[in-house]
Order: sequence, then structure tokens, then C-alpha cells
Amino acid sequence: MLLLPLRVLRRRFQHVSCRVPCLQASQGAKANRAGWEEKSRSRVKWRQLEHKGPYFTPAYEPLPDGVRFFYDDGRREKIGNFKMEPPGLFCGRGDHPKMGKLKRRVMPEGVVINCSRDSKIPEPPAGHQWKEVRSDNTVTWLAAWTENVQNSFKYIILNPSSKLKGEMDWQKYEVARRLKGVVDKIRAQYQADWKSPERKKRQLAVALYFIDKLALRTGNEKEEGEAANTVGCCSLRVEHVRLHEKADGQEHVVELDFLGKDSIRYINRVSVEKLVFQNLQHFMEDKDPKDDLFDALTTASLNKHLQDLMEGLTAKVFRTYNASTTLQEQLRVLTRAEDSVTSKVLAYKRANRAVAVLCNHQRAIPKTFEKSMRTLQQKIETKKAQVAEAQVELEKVKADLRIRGESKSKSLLQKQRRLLRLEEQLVRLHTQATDKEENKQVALGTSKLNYLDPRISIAWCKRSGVPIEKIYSKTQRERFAWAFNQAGEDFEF
DNA sequence: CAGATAACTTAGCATAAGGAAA
DNA sequence: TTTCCTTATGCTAAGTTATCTG
Repeated sequence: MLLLPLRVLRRRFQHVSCRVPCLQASQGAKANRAGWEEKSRSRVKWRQLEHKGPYFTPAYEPLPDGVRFFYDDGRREKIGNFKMEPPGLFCGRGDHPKMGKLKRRVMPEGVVINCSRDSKIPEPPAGHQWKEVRSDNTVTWLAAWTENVQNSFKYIILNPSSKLKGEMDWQKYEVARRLKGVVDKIRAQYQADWKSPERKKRQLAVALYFIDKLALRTGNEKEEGEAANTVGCCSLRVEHVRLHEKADGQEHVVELDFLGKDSIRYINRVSVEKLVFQNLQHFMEDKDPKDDLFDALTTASLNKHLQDLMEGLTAKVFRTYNASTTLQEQLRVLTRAEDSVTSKVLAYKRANRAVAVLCNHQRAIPKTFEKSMRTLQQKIETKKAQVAEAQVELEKVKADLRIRGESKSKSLLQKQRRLLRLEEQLVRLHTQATDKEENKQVALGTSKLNYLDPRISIAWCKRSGVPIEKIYSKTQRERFAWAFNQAGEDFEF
């Protein structure tokens, strides 16, 4: 039993970047868990409610292996997070003011169950009651509770492989594809708006330019003292921007340096149009470093504006659109028909990486990176030696032939072939090393899962003869099941 | 009409699982 | 078989956005 004062715990975990293991501190913990297990053993069939809206109200079915399912219109689907979050110490990311606070055990009395009216309601653990049982088929969650540290909602939701999640994912990409049709017009408009006499309009135009060009997030206001101090586009402060008339041999360079989502640092230097530069100079005039760059702009007004430009358009659609477009374009540039499957997969990873860099998806450098890099360097050295050796042998054979006055021999061909093969292997090792180095701090998964229309990848696999298993793991294939029969080899985002 | 709330997507990290090497 | 390394998955925090509310 860990019984340190909370302030000691907080201090202890202040600089710990890893997640703090859950502390099973509550006396009633065992009994509670048993209670939850009991709940999980009740068999409930779920059916869709009578009226068919965009959503439905599902329910759970426990299975012996611990995987739980629910029924939607007779279809059995997986549930995503079927376990309750255990109590523990809250460990936010970055410099979080609530780091180390105790996250309490969730009791059935705090849980709302959402299930169809005509189904058998799941039993609460013995001696307990649900907070509420409701039948709301306009939402997608199965159960919900309030988390005490952040005072926010938590939900039991469906697995990404479910039809519901799949349909929503599909819709997301369809909105992004619609943006493709109007993006030229939108770009022309915000460029024109850089010259607007209205400060508000110019701020909106510059912010939208950043969101489009640099794939920045919208950047909502955050309550001070509630979360780490991070920003996005609309919440950028003067201190995050530096302007250089000339830098890196380019004109009108904007330097951005701020902490974004998850306190991941965004650093970029980019040359912008003169009008953008001048606008930024104006926005920064007579301000303190801590002042908002876009003082006349809110995320609400930005999204309101976007909604007027295209139905369903919001700021985050630009990230999806630019990510997917970049993948498609990069795949086109990097794929060569005559390449082996291995090289093609490498090309895919490169294209994926271009997107991850655009979206600033970073990861901690793997702990084993240095070591595995050394191993790879070792391999390269060995291969180099082999190449050198093969060259010497080849020369020897050539000299031999000259003495005998011959021009060809079986041995010569053999040696030539061997040298060629070794050289190819060396080149491959070099690319592997470069790739590893360039990828050490880039997280590919996030964009692959959330930003890249799977139909682009599926179509590319079909076109270039790459088995889909080389690109998507089992769960990823299940997640993107909706895309498989949609994407022929000629699919265009 | 701004701020709060609710419900959803997006995010990186730890670790489990899988596979290669010893 | 055991160990060592990479990849896949689970977890839950941290965003975005639409809607509600006073």
C-alpha cells in the first residue's frame, strides 16, 4: 500500500515522462472488480431501436475470452474499451498543473448505461446501482461516466472495426474529398482577403493560410491551470512568431516555435508571400510577447466562416485533405513499376513519412535506437569489405585473362555478377540506414490511422502489386474494412 | 452571444506479442 | 529454448466541434 502524501507524490512524478502505474489503493478494490466481472457475465442481446437514425443504441455481450461484443441490427460487433479505467495517479503530458492528482475509482453509481429500451438492461454489480439507464440512439456511446481529475466525460465506445465507426470514418474522408473541389476557390479568396481593409478579415485569411499550408490545428482557448499551456493556430501568441526579412537565402521568412498538442514542439521556418509577412508585422505591432497574435479571431468565427464556404467544412478538414493529397502525390512520385515489392513498401513508408512530417507527428527516439544503428553500421562495414574483396578478385581474373589473351571466361562472369550483387546489397543497407535515421523521431502511425484515406493505399497496393498485408496490420485491415470494396485500382482521392 | 457542456477524433507512450538470433 | 529486438496493440490524455444555456 502506497501511502505518501499527495504533494510528495506530485513532486516525485513531476519530471517523470512515463505513465505512472495504477495504484490499487482502495480497500474495496477486489470486491469492486468482482462486481464488474459479474456485470460482464450477464448476457444481453442488443437490437437497433425502431427508428433508423444515423446512430443506434447498442449493448454488450460478454464472451469467455474477455472480448466483448454488442449487437447492432443482428450484427455482432466488437467494443473498444470494455474495461473500466482503474484508479491511479493522473499523469498528463508536458507541464501539466494536475500531474499526480488521484484519479478515483469509478463506481457503478457514477455510470450511465445507454442501451435500447427493449433489451435486457445489464445488471449492476451486486449491492450497487447504475447512475442512470437511458436509451439515446442519437449518440454512439454504450456507457459514460465523469472523470474526477479533469471533470470530463469518459465513454465506453465501439471498436474501430465496427460498422458505425467505419461509416463515420468514411464520411470524414468524403468531406475532405469535397474540399478538393472548392479548395482552389478558397485559396484564391483568402489570398484576396490578405488585402482586406478589415483587420478581422485579414487575420482570418492569414490564419487559414497557416492551417492550409502548414497543417496547423485550429487552437482552441484553454483554461489556465487546467491543462498544459499549449497552442494551435488561433491561440498563437506573439512570442511564438519571429519574422525575418531575409533568412536562409529566402525572403519573408516566418519562424514558428511553439508547443502544440501533447506538448509536442513545432519548429518551422517558412518563406511566405509578402502580404502575409506584412500582415503579421501589423498583428504583432505594439503587443507584448504573451499577447494573442490573432486578437480578432476565434475558432468559432473561423469555423463559422468555413461552414459558409462549404457545407461540413471545418478547420480540421484541411489536415485530412492535405495529408491524403500528399500521400497520393508522393506515392505517384516515388513508385517505380519496375521496383521490387520491398522497394515499393519502402516508397510507401517514405510517402507516409512526408505526411507525418507535415502534420508534425513526432515520437520519442526509441531506447534501442543507438544500438540498432550501430549494428546496422557494422553490417555496412562488413559489406564494404566484401565489395572491396570482390573487386580485387575480379581484377585478378581480368589480369589472368589478359595474360592468356582471352576476353571472356565463366569465372569472369561469375566474379562480375558477385560484385554487382554485393554492391546492390550495400546500396540497400545504406538506404536502410538513411531511412532509419530520418525516421527516428517521426511517428508514422498517427497519420496512417487518422489522416490517410485508406482507399488511396488500397488502390496503390492493387496497382503496384503490393500485398495489402505489407501496408496494413490485421487490426488496421479490420479498421479499414469499409474501404476495401470501394477502392478499385483506379481510385482517386 | 459567449462560455459551458457533450461527444466525438486524434495523440504518444508503455508494453505485449511476435519473430529472429543465439 | 532463451534472449533480444521490432512491431502491433492497449490505454487514456488531449484535442476539435456542435449544441446547449443563461
